[in-house]
Amino acid sequence: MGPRVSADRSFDDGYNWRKYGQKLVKGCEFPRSYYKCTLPNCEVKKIFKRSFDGQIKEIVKGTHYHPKPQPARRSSAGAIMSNQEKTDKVSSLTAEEDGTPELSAPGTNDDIVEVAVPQLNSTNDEVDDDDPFSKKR
DNA sequence: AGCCTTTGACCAGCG
DNA sequence: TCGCTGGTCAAAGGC
Repeated sequence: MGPRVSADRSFDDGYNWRKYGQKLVKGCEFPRSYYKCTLPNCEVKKIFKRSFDGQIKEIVKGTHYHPKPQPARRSSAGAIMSNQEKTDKVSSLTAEEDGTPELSAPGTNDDIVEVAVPQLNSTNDEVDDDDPFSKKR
């Protein structure tokens, strides 16, 4: 295992996240983790919830209005420099959000994005019907 | 030296 | 009005 990489940046989507809290909520036997974007102009918050069966749900509140930072952070000489993400991508993102709020959910506000991360559990059999929320995507 | 991680306590909102 | 839950901030320690 990595010296500093494990449950922290396991879901590193290219941005830098800083954990600012952890709380054990009722209903979940696992604690909830709160992450915040470390970018100066980004206050996007991310909440990691652990569902039953060990399914991880990533709730992202907010949107990144700038390109992803370079992986030049302290790490094992990453220097991948996969400059595939250009500012153009950002435009696309903003356009996407500005395009269609859809979601007829009355309680839906702002731009909360819920992403269910299916883990490679041993019982890799119910990756689809394993969703207790049955929310139409 | 700087940044990140972890735990506890406090505060706010809702029922 | 009180109680409970969720969420956030702060401080200390470690790498």
